[in-house]
Amino acid sequence: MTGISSIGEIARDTGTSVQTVRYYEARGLLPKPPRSDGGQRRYTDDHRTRLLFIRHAREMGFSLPDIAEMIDLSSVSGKPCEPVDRMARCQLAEVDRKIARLQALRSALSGMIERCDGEDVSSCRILETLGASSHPEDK
Amino acid sequence: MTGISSIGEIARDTGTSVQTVRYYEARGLLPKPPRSDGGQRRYTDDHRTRLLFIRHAREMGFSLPDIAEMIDLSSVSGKPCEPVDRMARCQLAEVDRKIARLQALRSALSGMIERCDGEDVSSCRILETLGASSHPEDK
DNA sequence: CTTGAAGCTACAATTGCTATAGGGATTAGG
DNA sequence: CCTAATCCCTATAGCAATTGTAGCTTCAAG
Repeated sequence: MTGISSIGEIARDTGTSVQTVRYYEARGLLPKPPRSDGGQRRYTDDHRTRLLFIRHAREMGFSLPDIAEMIDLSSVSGKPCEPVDRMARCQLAEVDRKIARLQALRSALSGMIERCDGEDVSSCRILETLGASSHPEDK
Repeated sequence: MTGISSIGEIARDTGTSVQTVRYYEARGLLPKPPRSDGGQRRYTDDHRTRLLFIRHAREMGFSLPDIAEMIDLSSVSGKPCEPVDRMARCQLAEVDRKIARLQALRSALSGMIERCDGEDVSSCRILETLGASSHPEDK
């Protein structure tokens, strides 16, 4: 198994779309693979490994520039992984901020919904809350 | 206070950028305001009210098309607010999904970080985790 | 009347893809 | 060997919701 594969195969194997694989190549995240006589991309296991790395990092929410930097850092061994650690912590902090914002949002939303009595729009608490400090009734 | 204001003024008042105000107008969310002799936009309190509504709804995470629909629904009174309620519940469910995804992400990230000993990249647990099922040491 | 801030339009860039058009390559079957 | 189905190719445009740019005009204060 594995070995040489077409773009459709590594895409399927890694849960990526074909266009996205080409997009990563264009962005310089995935090295340009050799081509068949007819000009089609032929991928090796190294490419698959790299692509999996990218996908996992994307699932962790890292941006493509961050991923590029991690790949770059990891390519020369012997360097300290402190920059990688810093990026991961930064990402964690970002995730924490997003969670906090969403939780505040969630409670505001559910409060709004609870107060809505389902009558008509002129008395809708949701619309009223969104309008805040102003009266929706004047046009 | 309030009354007639320039685009910069309502932008400042509502925590919006000037470009964004013009963008909402182009998208049809904000009605076209009258212009000064020189062609500059002159806003009334009605515009401010509308713009605040849009900003609050955006803070709640509603999309611009959703907001357009809510404005549309609320403009004719006497209609039931059930569609608004449905949109809000849908948005709440979406927020819940996002929170769940971010919490899973958070624990994966912090697990990764905890295992990292800060040595060099060749032994970095973060890079290893992202690479998963493959060995980063071969180039 | 001059100056500097603010406004105008139109268009490009952002992020990470996805979709489309208009072709060529590959492969399995007959 | 021929054909049909499926894949692949490049190039380009689109998405959401802004933000940024360039080059010009208008406004308000002194």
